[in-house]
Amino acid sequence: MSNSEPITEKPLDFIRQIVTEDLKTGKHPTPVTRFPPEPNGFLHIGHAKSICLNFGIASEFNGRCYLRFDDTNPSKEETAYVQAIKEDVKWLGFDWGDNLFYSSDYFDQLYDFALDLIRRKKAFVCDLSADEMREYRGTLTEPGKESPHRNRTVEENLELFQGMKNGDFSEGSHVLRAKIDMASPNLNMRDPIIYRIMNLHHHRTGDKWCIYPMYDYTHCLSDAIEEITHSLCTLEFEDHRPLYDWVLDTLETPVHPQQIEFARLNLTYTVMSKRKLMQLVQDGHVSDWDDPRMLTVSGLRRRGYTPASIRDFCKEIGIGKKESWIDMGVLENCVRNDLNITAPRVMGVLDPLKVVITNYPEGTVEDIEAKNHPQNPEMGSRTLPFSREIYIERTDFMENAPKKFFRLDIGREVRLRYAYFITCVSVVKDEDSGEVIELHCTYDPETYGGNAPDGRKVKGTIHWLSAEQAERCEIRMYDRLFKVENPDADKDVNFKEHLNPDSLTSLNNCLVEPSLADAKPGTCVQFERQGYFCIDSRDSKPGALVFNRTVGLRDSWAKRKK
RNA sequence: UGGGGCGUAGCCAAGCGGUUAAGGCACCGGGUUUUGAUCCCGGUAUUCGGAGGUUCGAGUCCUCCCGCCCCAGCCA
Repeated sequence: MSNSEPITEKPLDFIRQIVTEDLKTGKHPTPVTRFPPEPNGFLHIGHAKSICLNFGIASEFNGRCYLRFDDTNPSKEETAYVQAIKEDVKWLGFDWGDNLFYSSDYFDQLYDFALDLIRRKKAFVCDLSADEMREYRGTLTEPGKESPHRNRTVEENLELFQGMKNGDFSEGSHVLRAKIDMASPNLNMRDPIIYRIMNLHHHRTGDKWCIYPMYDYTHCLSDAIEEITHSLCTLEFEDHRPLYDWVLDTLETPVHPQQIEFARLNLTYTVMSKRKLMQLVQDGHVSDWDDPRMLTVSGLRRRGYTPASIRDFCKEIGIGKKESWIDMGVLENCVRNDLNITAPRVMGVLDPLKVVITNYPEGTVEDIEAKNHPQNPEMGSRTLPFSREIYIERTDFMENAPKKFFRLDIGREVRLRYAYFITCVSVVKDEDSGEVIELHCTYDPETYGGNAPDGRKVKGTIHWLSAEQAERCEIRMYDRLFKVENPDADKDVNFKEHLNPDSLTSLNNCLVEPSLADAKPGTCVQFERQGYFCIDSRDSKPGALVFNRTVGLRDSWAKRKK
């Protein structure tokens, strides 16, 4: 096959194009990237996009990707978050090897660089208050004014900065500022603050410091110290790039990494910012950061999403500079695709309706063989008990059903998956409410295994569970957290006004097959004809199983009914 | 009214001056099916925010216009 077309691969995004070019021209022998979260909260699906990008590039181009905690603000950071973030990155399938770093690792070097900046007359200690600073900064359209302290001598600055470091001054009384240009149209260049006084305990450096460097100053230097080649961040940092470059151009550093910005992820029917996710937790709208409705990595994990499905999603949505809104359906599609291949099939009844098979012998239990995955024989089979009394899904019966309803009605015949054909003969109703409480059916013994020797066909195949042996359980059904695509769209309406009151429905009378009784938390299965479910890792216990519905199967019947 | 970005289908997204504008999701048909699932086949932009211009040739280059996003933390 000499003329065969190459297999079409996903085209390279603009960042990978830059990396490819830099490797080709020999600018770098190999790429070095980093994922730099601040340990002040849990990772969400937006972080996953960045993780897949940074670690993805490293592995695709034979480079390295470091995990760096950007911990320059002790007021918000905690060790617990560090641990959770490490777990999440690992769970997503990425490995930083020995390359675990903290911005706080560089506090000494950063301080020395600051001294250097002062000596080069490129930084000064400023005594302006926060309010004064704001006034002096100017506005978007008007230039700022220079600080009265801008022209202090090197010696004076050195002395004051050391005083800041030594704890001689109170919080807010002094800051160290870069001396750039108060008239710059880019506000970030108007003598930005690079060190502030904070009398706070740091989760790693303890009480060693009472001054802490700001992001803009720290990030570029950390990148340079680690000899990062491509420093990838989100679009809102575009305006910070001139400052990033200014610091590295002004100081002598081993390398000058290239900052490249890409669009952050927006998903419909959810919110993404840590601040808002935090509010949902604090106000009790969700149980915790790992509530299965949360788009946090831990929430997705608990919900039953697989690492592969999240990686696939990140690959699918691509990397660009356009602010985009990805439909939730794309994420859901990615789990379905993965779970369709990997999840064993089992029977689960969400809303049980009893069926008595009147011509089936009492006291008999027979074994029915069921495939664990019809498309993959290697996954083997299991045995299901079958008996006179079974449960089926309530929605699989309808009185006076329309012709297109392929399930049960009086006089209609369906197949019980892997078992027998049954025909509904009569209905038992509650005398007061009129509610259907039981079905009486007959079965055809000739149809064992699900085929009729006479060749007759049935339109519908339904799932079922033997009444005696079925395992009772709780199933939690989830819907999108918000009722509208973009809960943040309207500035006058708080996003919480758009919460979906029905985002969680707990079903307490569900049944699953006995084979699941000993399954481990986190186990993902497909309940045939229903969807994908996983055993909850927090609340499920032997004898009191709790399942989370990860996502439903596509349902063209439900769609038709609308 | 300053600066920095971005506009290709309902949602993403390829396209890098030269055949009929990739692909995915969604949607609509049809086939297979012991899951109304999966799978398979087919359909869906005479047109790239708009208007001019350059060119034999423009989604790609130029000009102007329009729309959207980000920036005035001692947060990251």
